[in-house]
Amino acid sequence: MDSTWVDTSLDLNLNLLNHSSEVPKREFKGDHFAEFEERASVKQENYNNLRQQYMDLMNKNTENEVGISKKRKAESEDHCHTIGFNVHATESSTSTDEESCKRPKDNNTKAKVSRFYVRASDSNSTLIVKDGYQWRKYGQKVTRDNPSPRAYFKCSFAPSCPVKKKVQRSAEDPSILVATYEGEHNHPQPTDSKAELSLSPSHVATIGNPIHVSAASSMLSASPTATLDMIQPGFLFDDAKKSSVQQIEAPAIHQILVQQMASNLTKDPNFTAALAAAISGRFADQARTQRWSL
DNA sequence: CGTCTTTGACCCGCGC
DNA sequence: GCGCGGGTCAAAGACG
Repeated sequence: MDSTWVDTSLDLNLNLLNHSSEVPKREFKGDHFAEFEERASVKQENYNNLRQQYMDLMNKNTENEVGISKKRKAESEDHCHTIGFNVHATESSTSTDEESCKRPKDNNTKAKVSRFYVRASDSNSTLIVKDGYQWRKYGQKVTRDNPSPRAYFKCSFAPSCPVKKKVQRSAEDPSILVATYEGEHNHPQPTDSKAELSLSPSHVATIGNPIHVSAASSMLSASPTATLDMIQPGFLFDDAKKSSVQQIEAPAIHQILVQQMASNLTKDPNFTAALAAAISGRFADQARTQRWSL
């Protein structure tokens, strides 16, 4: 699928209102809240439309992919799943097929393969993607189709936990890390998720931004990405949602959702205008009340 | 001293 | 059979 860079700048976070409704609603009264709700519903509708388009694209793409590659391991697509709006990833699938599903000897493990996009700053040269699990790096290699090295990680609970992770900067956009997970964790997150989810500056910056449904932008760190996946039921392929990162704890998810929502709200000029009007209106009311009480 | 990272060597599958 | 390229191993060094 080489046609589509679906950059809609869709603000998916507004969908969060369905899930953590108690946060913003109390902040508004009367018309402002009605206006806010109306705006949210419009965006929700946009989101639904876009989601439909996305699913169509993905369907088309899978049809195309069937006949694409006579390259290696063509048989392996069956259990390969690409997660996270990566129209881009499927676009480049002809050149990156080899990285997604490995040797046939690995096939007997039926490891699920998931791919995440993580925005990282250019200055951050490390290939570390914090996702709440502990990883042990066991190799690094420069691949032919990408000048940046690819790092190989095993779950530190190995060999009891068979999960592997590969991290490489995107060839198209070095600010994006592509993390490919193979397998599922058979243990809970070993670390305090709050600590892990206090993300690096690059992650924070990513969380603060609207989530673009596009190849270029795709996603947060693996953990927040999974978070979003889970709160948008049906948005991704169902079996893909069974990926390992589903084990992230709910309180941390909630925290991130709240942060994202707050961030997106503050970046919406309409919202800030409405908020300013509400505040100034309240000040005016207070002033009036004080005048009358004197 | 134990753990983790680095990195060159090696293994193995695939295409020619 | 050979070469290429991705994936893994394991020794050595770094670090706390």
